[in-house]
Amino acid sequence: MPSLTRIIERHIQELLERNGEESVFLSRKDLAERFGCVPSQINYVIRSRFTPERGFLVESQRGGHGYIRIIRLRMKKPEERANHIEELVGEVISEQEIKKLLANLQERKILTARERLLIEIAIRFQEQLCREMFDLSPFKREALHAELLKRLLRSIVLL
Amino acid sequence: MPSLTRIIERHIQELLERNGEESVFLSRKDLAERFGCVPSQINYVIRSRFTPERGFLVESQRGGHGYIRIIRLRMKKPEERANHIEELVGEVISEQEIKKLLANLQERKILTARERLLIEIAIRFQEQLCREMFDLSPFKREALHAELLKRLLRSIVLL
DNA sequence: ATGGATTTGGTCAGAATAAGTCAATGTCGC
DNA sequence: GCGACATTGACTTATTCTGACCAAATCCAT
Repeated sequence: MPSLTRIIERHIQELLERNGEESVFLSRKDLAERFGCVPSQINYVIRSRFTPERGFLVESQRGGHGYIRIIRLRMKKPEERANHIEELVGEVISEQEIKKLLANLQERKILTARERLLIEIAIRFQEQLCREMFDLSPFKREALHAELLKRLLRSIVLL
Repeated sequence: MPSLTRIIERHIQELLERNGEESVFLSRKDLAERFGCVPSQINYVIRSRFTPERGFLVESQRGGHGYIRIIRLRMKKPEERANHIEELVGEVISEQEIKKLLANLQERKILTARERLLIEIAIRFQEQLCREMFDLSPFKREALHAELLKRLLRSIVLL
């Protein structure tokens, strides 16, 4: 059974999907009522799902006629996507973060499942090598992962 | 008598088989209860059986409504399988040979251009690492290339 | 025009839940 | 008895959901 958060997330995504809108206006209060939850749950959904990392911007306004607006960013130029990925990966990245990042990129159709699999294997192999053969510190390993991951993603995102 | 790990592995595979599902959602807690073991046993089963090298992707989430999702990747066209990866690659392989092999696989539509690029970059990065950071002999480097290449190709080509 | 009432949304911390890690230990085939 | 594979449990980390309290925009009576 999916979590409430998941359900609300999907609902918002459907609204965005509809007509390929680039943004939606939501009422926190109404949403909370509709899904039978406390209003701050909506903030949680937004904070955890509609982040800049996932390609969204959020605006809001309080008071009468208040709203929450969710904007989906479209990165059309390959160079933009490459920079975006550069930021996402950073200088150092844990395997947990890598897995989440790859799942997310697949969700966004930036990667296919097969490409994701290849990347996971390449990273795992490097991890094994650096740990067992060269006895590198966790920090160095994570730095090398970040470097490899950036090169891999950059190359195919630019294609 | 088969080990518990095998039994649980079979169970998960059956769930995947059912209706040819591409993925299953599991509850670690429930599985452990059902098979009368400690929850971390499930992690062991997954770590040892449902690896990317065997064509599986695993996603998971902790906390409330947590889950473990196992995704099985499959080739669309079984006739396009490239067997004999072992012989093609061998124990040692030069970058020249790798390039030729990959070009050939792409020609035969077994790899996409993007997948080929990923593999080339992974190999090149490893080459650089082994040469500049660890000063490995050419022979050792070629042996590691062969190992990485086999893992990558086996997973994606033999699904 | 103004200021209090009303209407919204924001923040934060805590409880409950569930998965991950790791190292110690056990088991089985050779 | 050794080595690989399997099992266990103590400890760690992450996610969801809620509610009390805060902040801002608008409304409206004067």
